[in-house]
Amino acid sequence: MPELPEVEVLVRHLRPQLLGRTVRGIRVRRSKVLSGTSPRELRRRLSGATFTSLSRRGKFLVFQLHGPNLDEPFTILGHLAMTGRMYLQPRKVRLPKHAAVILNCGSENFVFEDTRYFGRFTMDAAALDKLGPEPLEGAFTASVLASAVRRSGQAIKVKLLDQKMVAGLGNIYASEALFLARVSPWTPARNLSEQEIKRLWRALRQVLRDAITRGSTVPLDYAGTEQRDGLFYFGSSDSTAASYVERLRVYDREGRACRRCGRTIQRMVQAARSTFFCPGCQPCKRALPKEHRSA
DNA sequence: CACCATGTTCCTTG
DNA sequence: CCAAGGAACATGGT
Repeated sequence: MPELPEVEVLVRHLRPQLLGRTVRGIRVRRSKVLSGTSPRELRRRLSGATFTSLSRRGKFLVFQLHGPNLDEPFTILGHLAMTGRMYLQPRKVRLPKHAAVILNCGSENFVFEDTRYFGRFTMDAAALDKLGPEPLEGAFTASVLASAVRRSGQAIKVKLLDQKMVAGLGNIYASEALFLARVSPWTPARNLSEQEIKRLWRALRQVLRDAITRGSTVPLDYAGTEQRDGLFYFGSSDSTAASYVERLRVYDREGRACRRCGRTIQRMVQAARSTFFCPGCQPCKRALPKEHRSA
């Protein structure tokens, strides 16, 4: 489910429910989702601890807590990877099949479930130091993007997935942003013109902001395991999800007509990941004017 | 059975 | 050290 916008929407949704709550018990059903910590350490730190803040950095959820005596504040990071979800549900509601970690928060359980178990809970806050700038913050200017881009010959699509370059983009919004910016996914990063960098900078921010706005208008209902929130399932069949899909301009639209120019959207593979693009709107500007030989 | 999947990390090869 | 490509992780959908 998660790229930056989805994590942002989730954080805003969870924050008021979680702050001030105290953890009364913890169950780790799949210790593989813990990294840099053990079930025992997690239990020791979390038992009796209270949530004091929740924020987002890149695709990480940043939970701050403090122990029972207002002492030793500490941080836990959550990452949802491909299929992770986090929500509160009444304790009497049955836990989902792939619940990985459950925090007893009194009348409710805070559930971290992940069908593929690629997601993580970690106590190693240093993971955040490896991230590049937050694309929606003021410090991320077009010239910051320009200098990041100049140092690489990698295809720009691949570079956008590099969390050290900009934090929070994933496979969907990387394709979407390049389409909006009318930049070919194959352009070597350092070959982007000033204009293209500027367009890409604006497109990145627009695409992410848009998705957050749209996401936050969708009612989230995590109350029961059988109920879906309808927000992050662009491939599913319910109408909420369908309307979400329609917002995507190129992602998962192979073979369909470009909404802008009518050409057929293409899918190709870069770095073992699908890239979607419109050959009309994002032409590959390869060779500069080849000299014509007069012979 | 085949292939695909919103992410990250590790490994090899050059 | 960097870049590129691939596999791995584990499960489910089509």
